[in-house]
Amino acid sequence: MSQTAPRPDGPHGGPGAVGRGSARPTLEEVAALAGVGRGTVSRVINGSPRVSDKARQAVQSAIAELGYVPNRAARTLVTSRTDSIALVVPEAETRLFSEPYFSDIISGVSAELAETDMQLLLILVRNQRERERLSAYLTAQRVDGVLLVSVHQDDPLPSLLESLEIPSVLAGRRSDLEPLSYVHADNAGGARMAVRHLLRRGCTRVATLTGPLDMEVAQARLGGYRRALEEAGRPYDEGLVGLADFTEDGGRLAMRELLERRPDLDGVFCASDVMAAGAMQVLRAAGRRVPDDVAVIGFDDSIVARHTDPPMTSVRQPIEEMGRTMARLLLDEITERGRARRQVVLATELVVRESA
Amino acid sequence: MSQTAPRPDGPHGGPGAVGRGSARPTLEEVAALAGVGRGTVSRVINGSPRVSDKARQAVQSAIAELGYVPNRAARTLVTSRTDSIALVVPEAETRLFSEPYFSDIISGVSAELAETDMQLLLILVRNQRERERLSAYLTAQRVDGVLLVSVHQDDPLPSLLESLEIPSVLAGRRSDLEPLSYVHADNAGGARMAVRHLLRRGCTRVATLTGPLDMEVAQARLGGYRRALEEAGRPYDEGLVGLADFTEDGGRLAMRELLERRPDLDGVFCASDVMAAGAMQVLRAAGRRVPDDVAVIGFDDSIVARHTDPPMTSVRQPIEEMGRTMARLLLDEITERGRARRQVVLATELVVRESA
DNA sequence: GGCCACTGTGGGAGCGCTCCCACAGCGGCC
DNA sequence: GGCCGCTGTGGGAGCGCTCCCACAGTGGCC
Repeated sequence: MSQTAPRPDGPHGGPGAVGRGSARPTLEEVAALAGVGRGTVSRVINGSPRVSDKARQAVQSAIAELGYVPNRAARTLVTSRTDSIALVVPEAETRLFSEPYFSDIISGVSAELAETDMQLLLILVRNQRERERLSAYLTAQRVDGVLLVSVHQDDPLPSLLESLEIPSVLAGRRSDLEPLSYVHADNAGGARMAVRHLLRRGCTRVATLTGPLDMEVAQARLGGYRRALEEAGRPYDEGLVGLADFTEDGGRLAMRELLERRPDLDGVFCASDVMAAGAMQVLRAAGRRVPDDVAVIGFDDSIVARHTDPPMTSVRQPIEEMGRTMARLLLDEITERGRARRQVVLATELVVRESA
Repeated sequence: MSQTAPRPDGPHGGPGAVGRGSARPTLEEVAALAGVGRGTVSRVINGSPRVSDKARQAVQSAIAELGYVPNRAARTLVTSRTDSIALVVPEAETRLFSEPYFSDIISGVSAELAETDMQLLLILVRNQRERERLSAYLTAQRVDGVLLVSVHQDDPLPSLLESLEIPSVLAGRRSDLEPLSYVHADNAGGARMAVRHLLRRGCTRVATLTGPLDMEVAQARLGGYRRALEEAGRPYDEGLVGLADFTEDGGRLAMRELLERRPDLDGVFCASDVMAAGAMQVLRAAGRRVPDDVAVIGFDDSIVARHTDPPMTSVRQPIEEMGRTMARLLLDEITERGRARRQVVLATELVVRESA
C-alpha cells in the first residue's frame, strides 16, 4: 500500500489506462491543491457556512480537478453516522404482497433517497435465526434508520426498534395506537368506498372476504365494509363475512363456504385482488355470472385485477407514494432526532372496471 | 460534488448523547478482558489459524461476554473492503419485468448472502443523471461487487463495470459473446419447448410475439421458436412473427396485426405472459376461442398466467435460483479476483395449463 | 553448543475523516 | 489606547480497526 508516490496523472490519465488501482485522492490532497487546511475542505464538503467565498471556490475547483469523493468509512468511523438506512422485509410478507407492491415501495423509497447521499440497504428476514441476526445488527448501530414493511400485530421487530430508539418508519401499523412513525393507506376509506359502490349498484346482500385479522390492514378493511353497511342502514351480518388470509387459495375456500351459507349473496368485497380472483373462479364454477349475478371488488389494483375475466374493479392504494413518504419521514426523524413521531394516511381510490 | 445538505457543524451531541445502549465495546476492550493483545483478538475474529487454542478460547468468551461486534467502518477504512455488494436495477426494467421477477431475484440474492456478512445495497437508476452518479459511486470503489439486472445491448453500465474491473455479474447477457459473468435462463430452450408443445398439439400455423429485439432474451426466444419449427420441418415464415416489446399493449397491437395478416393462424407463442394476456383478449374479441381455435403460450409463468381465462400455459424460469446463483458467482469473483468469468444457464420448464 | 525455522504474540503505525481548540485578523465599543 | 466579540482558519487528536514488524519461545538439525 505504498501510496507515497505523488500521482502525476490526475483524472486526465491516459484514455486507455483506466483508473485501475489509482489511489483515490484524499481530503488532504484536496487541501494541498487548494492551498488551504484540512479543516476548511471538510467545512466546504459539509456545507458549513463559516467559509469565505474565496476558500470555498478554491476548494471546489480542487475537488473537481481531482475528482475527489469523500471516503465514507472514514467519515462513519468518526461521526458514527452511517448514512445508510435499511429496508427490512420479513420474507413471509413478500409472498403476500399484491405483486407490484414490493417493487413499488422500493421504487418510491429509492426515488426519495436519490437526492440524498443515503444508501439503501435491503434486508430480508426469513426465519428466527435471521431475525436474531438482525437484532444484533441493529443493536450494533449499523444504520441510521429503518423502514419496516410489516404489519402483524405480534411482530417483535417494531418493539425492538422502539426500545433501541432507532429512527424508524413502518409501512402500515400494528394498531391505531401505533407509537412508531408510520405511513399507510386509507384502508377503511377504500373499503367503504368499494362497498358503497356495490350498494349503489343495487346489491342488497354484500359479503366480504377478509385478510388475517391479526393485521391491522385486514381489520381496517373489514371496518370500512361494516361502516358502509351501517351508513346505508343495512345490518352487519356475520354470516356474510368470510374469514380468509389474503391469498388466492384462502379466497377460494372462503368464497365456497360463503356461497353455501348465503347462496343469495349478490356482491362481494374482497380485501385483496388475489382473493377476489379466486372468488371469481369459484363463482363462475358455481354458475354465477360476474357481475350480473354477483358483483366483485378487489383491493390493491394489482396487475391481477387487470387480467381477470371480467377485469376487476379494485381499490387502488398509492404504493410508490407510500414508499416516498416513508423515506421522507425517516430522513426527518434522523436529522431532528427526538421529534414527535409522525403518522401519515394516504388516500385510496376506486378503480372501476367490469366486475362491479 | 458537495450535494450534501448543509450540516451545521455545531451541535453534535458529543459522546453520551446518542450512546444509547452504552458505547459499543471495542476490540481493545476485548483484548484487555481476554488478557491478550489487539493483534490476537483481530486474528481470532478473522479466522487466522495462527492462534493458540487457549488464546482463541479466551478471546471468544470475552467477545461473548461483552457482546462485541466489530466496527465495520474501521475495518473498511483500513482494508478498503466494504463487505457490501450493490444490486443495480435500471428502473425502466422494473416496469418490464414479469411481476414477481424483481422480488424473486432479490429473494434469491438475499438468501445466498444471508450466511455471509455481506450487505446488500439496492440502487435503482432512473435517468441519465442518476446513471452518472452511479458511475461516480462505483468509481469511488464503494462496493466490493455489483449485480446488474439489465439486458439491453446498448446499456453502457456493463462496459463501465468491465473497465473499472469491479467484480460483477449480470442477469441475462448482452450477446452470446458477453465477457462479463452472467446468469440467465435457457430462453431458447424454453421457447423451443413451447413451440414443440403447440406443434405436437396439432397446430400447423404457429405465430410468435417477440420482445424488443435489442435484448438478447427476446432474440433467444425468437431463436427457439425458429429452431422448433425447423426441427419439425416447417418453414420459418416471417409473416407469422409479430414484433412487440414484452408489454401488454404491445402484445395486443401485434396480435391484431398478425390476425389481419394471417387470419388462419392456430397457435401463438408469446415471449412474455403479459403479451400473451393481451393477445388472448384480442383473440377473444375477434371471436376466436382459446385454445380451441388458437392455442396460446406465454413466457415467465408469472402471476398473470394463473389468472387469465383460460389459465395460461407458460414457460417458467427459475428466477429465485437465478438470484442465488448470481450472488454465489459474485462472491466467488470477489474472493478469487482475476479468475475467469463464469456464465451459468439455468433450465426452463413448461407449465401446462389450459390455453395450450 | 550454535544455528535455523517456525509458531504465537504484542503493539506501533496509520487508514481518511471530523471535531474542536487555538489563534489571527478585523472591526466596533468603551 | 485597551478590550471585546466575531469570522475564518490551520492542524492536532483520535475514531476502531488491520497490517506488519519485532521478538520470545520451542524444537530440530548440524
